Amino acid sequence: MKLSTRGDYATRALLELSTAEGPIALSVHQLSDRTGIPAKYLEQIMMRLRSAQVVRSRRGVHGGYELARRPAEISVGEVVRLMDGPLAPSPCASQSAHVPCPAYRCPTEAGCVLRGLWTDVRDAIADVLDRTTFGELADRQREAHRREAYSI
Amino acid sequence: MKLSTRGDYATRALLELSTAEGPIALSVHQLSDRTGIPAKYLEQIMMRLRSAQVVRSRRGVHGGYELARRPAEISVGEVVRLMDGPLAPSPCASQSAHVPCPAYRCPTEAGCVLRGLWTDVRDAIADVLDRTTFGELADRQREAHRREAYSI
DNA sequence: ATAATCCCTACTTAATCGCTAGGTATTCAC
DNA sequence: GTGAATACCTAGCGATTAAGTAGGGATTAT
Repeated sequence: MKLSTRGDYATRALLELSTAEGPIALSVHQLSDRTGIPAKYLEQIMMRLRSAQVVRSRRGVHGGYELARRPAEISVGEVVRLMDGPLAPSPCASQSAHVPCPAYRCPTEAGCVLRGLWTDVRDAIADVLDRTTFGELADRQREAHRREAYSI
Repeated sequence: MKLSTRGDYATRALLELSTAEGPIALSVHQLSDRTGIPAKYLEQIMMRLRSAQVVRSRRGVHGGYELARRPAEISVGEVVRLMDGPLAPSPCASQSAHVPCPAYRCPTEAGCVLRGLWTDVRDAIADVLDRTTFGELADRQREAHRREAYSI
């Protein structure tokens, strides 16, 4: 049930954008420096996020990427699905890309107990990821930094 | 967050064994016929399940595989981990195979908000899969068949 | 002896992952 | 208007993994 590095990197980069100050866009170079993600690879990831309208870009000398919406309006689930495809362990349990089981695998689609199980797993994952936004994560991170600063 | 076909096949085969009648072992050939799983591939999967002591085997003419424990004592989580590795999306969130994040990815291991999130996901998945046993699945399947028979 | 079975290892083919390379187009500063 | 910094785009590449296939050896009931 692994997350790819693409999914991992995308969430890291977006969290970075979510905690960045001011309206200035961050370049791939800057994002790469701050996160340690290989720049050219990150570039491709950012392009994908852009075509999904999660971020928007500005070209040229002071160009870069910024969030296309407020952090609270971008869920982790959306991003993970963009990078890694459906959350469900099996296509037959996917909401976003449902594929009915071939007959021999799931004799009765409705009564297939495995499908029911994978659906439960999908729902459990979606419950966490769709309800967590980058606004929430940014808040948690700021909170963690504050605690660290005061060394509580 | 896909399950491999190995994981899928293993659960199907074990469910078949869990609902099988009597103390007779089922051969790979029979299991393959009933589930549609390629026989030689299934053979390898059964060998893995055997070395993990989930099933046990008998060789020779009336040989085959049977569960090594009662269905209620085999959880889906155990089987999925055997076939697909840890349930956690990220190694840093795994219980069974924890790997600390390299410094640049998770500056403060404890306060890394992404690690916290992946841990929540892992827990959600484990909650479903570790609490569901093949005994439970077998019951659900019998129930479904019963309903079908009486066409409710 | 024979046939059915499990046991084991090796191979294969295709896809995917995790990048790297290298060009084009755009924008800003000077 | 030139140069540097950036985003945009496509191609390729090496390693790994997935999903099997192949084939032979060991064991057991008949």
